This record gives sequence, structure tokens and C-alpha cells, in this order.
Amino acid sequence: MPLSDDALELVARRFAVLAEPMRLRLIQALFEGEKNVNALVVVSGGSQANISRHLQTLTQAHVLSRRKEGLQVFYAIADPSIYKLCELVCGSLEKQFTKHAEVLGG
Amino acid sequence: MPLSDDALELVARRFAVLAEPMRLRLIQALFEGEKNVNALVVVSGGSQANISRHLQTLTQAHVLSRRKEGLQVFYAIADPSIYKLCELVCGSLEKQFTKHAEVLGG
DNA sequence: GACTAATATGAGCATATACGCATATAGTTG
DNA sequence: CAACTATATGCGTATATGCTCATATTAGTC
Repeated sequence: MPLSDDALELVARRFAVLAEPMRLRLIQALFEGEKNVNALVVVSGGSQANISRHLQTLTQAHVLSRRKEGLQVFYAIADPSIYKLCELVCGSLEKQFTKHAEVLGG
Repeated sequence: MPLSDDALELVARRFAVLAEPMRLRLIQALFEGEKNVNALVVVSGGSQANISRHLQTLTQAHVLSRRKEGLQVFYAIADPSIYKLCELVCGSLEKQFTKHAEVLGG
């Protein structure tokens, strides 16, 4: 059964949220566990403003969760499917390169 | 071990390729099996030019394969991980809505 | 070779969004 | 309340990309 137009839009938006290197870097950093904004700024190498915006995007998409504690805000992976998504894509890309290497190697 | 910047770019691009509703519609149509461009134009409801462009994007990303047969060009799913990717995202979105419904329902 | 059919592509436009800069808001401490 | 810290946001700009229209290319047919 095909997905409706609305469903396709949602799925597309979901992928779009994951389609930015900086956001992937943040997600990757959070694989280690919950972190506050400043820690994410440091580890990602981005500007505070930009990181804040990306975190907002990820949170609105329910990829991350947000927890306020005094002055700080802690973010964490909220959607466990993210782990498998990233694994799948990485695996697929690896296969692609392996094939490429085989072709190049003869 | 964190991914390199280059790897993150590749993963992001991979997600970006899947971040368009029209491309998802094409992929979904191809779940049934190989189809030529015209069939995809009809089923997707898009213009011939636009569909051709999207097919190019998907092929360059190695998501689809391309087979020429006379005047026609047949496209098919080349990367099997696409199935699981879509399943994962759909499942995750369903969970989100279920949760939402629970909250709304009390 | 002229004509037709199937697909691809060039050009231009409209929209989305990532980023930087500056500033606003929320919370803490003196 | 003033000063400070941590995070968020308004605004402008640059870039990317999806779409359309027209046309090019490729391949088959008479």
C-alpha cells in the first residue's frame, strides 16, 4: 500500500533533518550520552548560535529530547531508530566503496 | 570512533537524496519492481523533465540502477538498504503519532 | 535520411535554509 | 537590582535545489 502524500512529506522531512553534516555531528556526539549546549558547541566546532538552531531543528523533529537544568540545557537522543538509521547508511556507503575499490583494483 | 568530516558529508548527502517527497514516491513505485521512465512519470504525476532529473539524482547516489533497452530506460532499486531505511523512518513516525494520540487522548 | 518516440538537459525563477552577527531571554550570584 | 552565564532568536545574506519551459539527444521506423 503506497503512502499518502502527507506521509511522504513527513518521511522526507525526517530525512531532511538528518541531511546536514553539522546535525549529524551533534547526533554523533550525543551517542555518548546527554550533553549540554556548550559541550556540543565545543565538540562540534560550530558557533553557539548555529548549534542552538540545529538543536532546535532536531528537537522539533523529535530526534532529540531537551532537559533544562538551571542555566543549562541538556540534549539527548530521543529517537532510538537514529542509531540503526546511521548504521544502515554507513554500511551501505561502505559497500559502495568496497565495490568501487574492487572495480578499480581489477 | 567518530566519523570524519568527509564521511559525515557523505552520510548527509545520502539522507538529502531521500529528503524529497517526489523521490520517495519514485522509490516507492519501484518497490514493485523495475519500471521505465514513462511509467514512473504516470504513476508519480510529475512532469517528464522533473522525473528525469530526480531519477538522475537517485542513480548518481547509487540508490537506483539504470538499464537501457532500446528507446526506453528502466530504473530499479539498486541499494537494498533503502527498504529498511524507509521501514525504520515510517515506524519511528508511527510511534511518534501514537504517543501524540495517547497524550491527546489523556 | 526524414520522422517519430523516449529520455535527458540547459536556462531561469522561486523557495528553502545554513550561517554569521548582533541582541534578546532565562536563570544565577553578588 | 546589577552583573554575569548559558542559551535562544531576529535579521540579512549566500547558496542550493526543485520546478517549468523549451530544446537537445538517442534510438527505432518508414
